[in-house]
Amino acid sequence: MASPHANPSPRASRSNRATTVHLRLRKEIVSGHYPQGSALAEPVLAEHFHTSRAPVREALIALEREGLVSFEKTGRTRVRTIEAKDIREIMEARAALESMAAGLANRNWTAADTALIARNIDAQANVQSLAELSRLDIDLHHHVMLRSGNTRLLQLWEPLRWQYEAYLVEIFKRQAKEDYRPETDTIPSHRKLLKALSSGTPAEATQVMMEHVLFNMTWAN
Amino acid sequence: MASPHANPSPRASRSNRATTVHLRLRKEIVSGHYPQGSALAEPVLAEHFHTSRAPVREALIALEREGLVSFEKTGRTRVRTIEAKDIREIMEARAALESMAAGLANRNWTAADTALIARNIDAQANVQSLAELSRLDIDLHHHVMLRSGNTRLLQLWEPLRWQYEAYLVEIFKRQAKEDYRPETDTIPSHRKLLKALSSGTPAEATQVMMEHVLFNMTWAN
DNA sequence: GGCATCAGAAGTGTCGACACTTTAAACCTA
DNA sequence: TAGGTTTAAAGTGTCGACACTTCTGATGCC
Repeated sequence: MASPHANPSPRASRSNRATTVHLRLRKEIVSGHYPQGSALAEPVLAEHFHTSRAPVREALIALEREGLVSFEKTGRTRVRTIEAKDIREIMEARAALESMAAGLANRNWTAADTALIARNIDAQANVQSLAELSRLDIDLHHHVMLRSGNTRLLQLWEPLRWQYEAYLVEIFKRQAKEDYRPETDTIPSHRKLLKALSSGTPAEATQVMMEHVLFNMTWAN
Repeated sequence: MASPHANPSPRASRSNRATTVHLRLRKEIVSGHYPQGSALAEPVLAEHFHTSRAPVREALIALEREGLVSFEKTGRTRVRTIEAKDIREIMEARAALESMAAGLANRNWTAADTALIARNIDAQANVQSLAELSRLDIDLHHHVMLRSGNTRLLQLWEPLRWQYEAYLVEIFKRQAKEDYRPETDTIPSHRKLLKALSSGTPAEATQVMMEHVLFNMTWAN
């Protein structure tokens, strides 16, 4: 920490420390480290991350736009609470973006993609917890967004992903319902999706993804 | 300007000056005041807005997330260039969000909405320029996003709106093609959309909106 | 003239400081 | 003891400063 104004050296696209704080704080929030609605004070976070308030402020702005944190009229920052009614919004928005992405990904789909997703679905059968299952699920959906080839779809989708993850962690904490049955529903649904992506028409992929996400909404709720 | 650290007084949700700079700078960028790709230096902007660099920095972060500005590896900020290939992405994302929103708005639709949009379409017939026509067009689509009742759809849509507007202003500047024929295409298409929103099924509204936006993509391109 | 070199100007990343606001706690007072 | 009031602590918004990096254009060399 040498001199007070030391070491801005390795210049990465817009602020090193702010990005670090952003990613680390996001991980902490999504993983449920801070209870929903708890206050996030800049000086406290600054000390926690061994930095000054400036990078913390930048990180908070980014997190606010990701929907993980909200600013009050007084300027205070709190971890955003995500309730059942928010999940409806999130899943509708996911359905919109992901169904479009599925149609686009269908055109770019290769055998390598099929193999990757097939492995993912196989892993879902051997899963030990709901948390592990949802991680695989999100990975799968993330891959479809990537393969759509539309960077804006992916960018818009990302905040929804974090909000969804934060919500899942929350309900897993509240009700440790480990009565998961991946084989009864999730896995067949994903197999159907993979088939539409790999060997269906774009319109079919779109349709299957739309139904898949909207069905998950009723489940998550 | 009294003392150096004066007047943070009327506290609005997270920084007054930063919000002001954000909105004003966005307007300037969207209206084509800064050429695409031109550099935005924090000290220069700070002087322009009679403030220090801190609020300017916050505004730039927000604009980056809106896709109007981009940060280089060196930390420099430039007005983002939006080319034809970006428009494909933007319109696909718009189609995804707006078609979903149309289906939802259909359920909430009232006679007041119909009257408002009908007036908008009538105004399109008496328009004097392409710029005026696109303003009405964006207003119309914005209203559908609002009436979807899904705040996240609206939030995700907003950046696309600004990017689209910036693109339109740019091509209007390049080619002053005032050979617009609203009656031949835009207006009938909007009337069909209104009918689906007001008296069709949600699925129909979704479908009509999807086709409407994707058709506009080929036109804008 | 064309091209490398190298000062100086301009710009970014981060820090600590301070005015003012909001929150929390201590302290009365009935 | 409950409720209001005052006071201290904590927090936010903004500023200017400074180390370091990147850009720019003037200079010198071939």
